[in-house]
Amino acid sequence: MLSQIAASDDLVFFRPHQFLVRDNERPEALYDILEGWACRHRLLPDGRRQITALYLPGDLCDPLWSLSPYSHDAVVALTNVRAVRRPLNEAAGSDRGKATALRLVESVERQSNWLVSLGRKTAMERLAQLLLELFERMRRAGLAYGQQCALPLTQTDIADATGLTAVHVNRTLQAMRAKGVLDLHSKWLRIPDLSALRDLAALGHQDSL
Amino acid sequence: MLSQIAASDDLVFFRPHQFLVRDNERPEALYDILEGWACRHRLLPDGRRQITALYLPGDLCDPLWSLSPYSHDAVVALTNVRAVRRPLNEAAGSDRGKATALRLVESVERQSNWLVSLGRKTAMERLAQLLLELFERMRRAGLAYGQQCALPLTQTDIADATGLTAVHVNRTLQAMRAKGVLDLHSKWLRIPDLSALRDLAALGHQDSL
DNA sequence: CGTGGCCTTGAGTGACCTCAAGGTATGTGG
DNA sequence: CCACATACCTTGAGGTCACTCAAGGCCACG
Repeated sequence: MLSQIAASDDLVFFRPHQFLVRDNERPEALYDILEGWACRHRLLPDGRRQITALYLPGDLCDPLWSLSPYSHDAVVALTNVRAVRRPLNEAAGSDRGKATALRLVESVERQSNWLVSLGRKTAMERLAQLLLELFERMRRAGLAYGQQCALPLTQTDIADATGLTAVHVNRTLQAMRAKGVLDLHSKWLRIPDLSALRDLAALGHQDSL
Repeated sequence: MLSQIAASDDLVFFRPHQFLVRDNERPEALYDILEGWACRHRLLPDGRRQITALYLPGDLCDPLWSLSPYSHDAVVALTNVRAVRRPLNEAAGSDRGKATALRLVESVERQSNWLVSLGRKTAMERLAQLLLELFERMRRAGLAYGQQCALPLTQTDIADATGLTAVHVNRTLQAMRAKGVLDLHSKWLRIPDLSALRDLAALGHQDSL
């Protein structure tokens, strides 16, 4: 089929640390992530780094570009990434446009959750919330196995997403492991007690992740 | 004109602490803020509060509702608010729909800035960034006078927006006043040295606020 | 086998928090 | 015009969570 051929022509690959987009640039396309993880982040002049979004398999990078094809932040592959390029200008009324709008809503709501986390939660609550969110997303993508899933982030990445230092992430993860709510080891996440982890995350009124 | 009459029929008022929308509810309309300030926030079970957005005169509350008429967070008036109700379902292709899309992009980008602020900046940097952002927005709304503008937030509100405590906001504002970069007093903001304030905010690659 | 990335651990520090009291401003009712 | 209440701001003393700096261990990879 023609559309199949076109799709495979638009298949692209990225290596870890390779940019999907640099900061203050127009992205070339929307990327449908088929495999691998990427993140959007910003660097401060003195080297401090904040990750502002994570892209997992099944995610669209980035829904906002459908409204304004410009990125203030850089987007970088964290692992090997396989993706499909999609045109920036989708008809707003089309089925595809509507689907993109829904993804945009999701990603904005996730950003709000992160704001609450960074502004008002303790280190353990932030980690519980983040890992819970990522686990749920992996599950929805069909990539969780029971209470486990892959989690190919370094502790430094986790620190930059949660606004902590890598050292403190390390110690806090150990404490959570000692409590028996969570085990993150060599890029693999295990959640023995999901409801205990939910309690730890101090979710508030946030119904879904 | 008919449209004028319809517009004034849809004029609404809110008092301080009055809800424009409660959490996990469908808002009744989009609100075009004519006068006054409001905020979107979330409460954690133990009372911690994080403000996730501020709405100023000229702002639309909230652009995201045009894509999904549902609010996870509550929106509350901080002062007396005068606003115009606008229908939730705008045609995506219409001029008004396009304008709303642009406002949505702006508000999402501001959220990213806040993420960086909450995740990686010191108390003084966060305050510098927030007050700078609010000043620029007031200026764009035509509500700044030279280097001054109204700023009807309590120190507690500022604390809940920046992820600090009210006590620490108080002390940090005093320190900034002592440095001569900023003077916030009885709901009035004065910025003697704008470029010094910009430096303090550690903006990074963020070109606009 | 060396090298670089990542994880782990320890010791010391500091930015920000908590608790508590007092001060100031504004509005309300008598 | 005064008494009172309420909300907000200010200051002090003490505590703690998370940070910084530094060193060592464990890989995977060339």
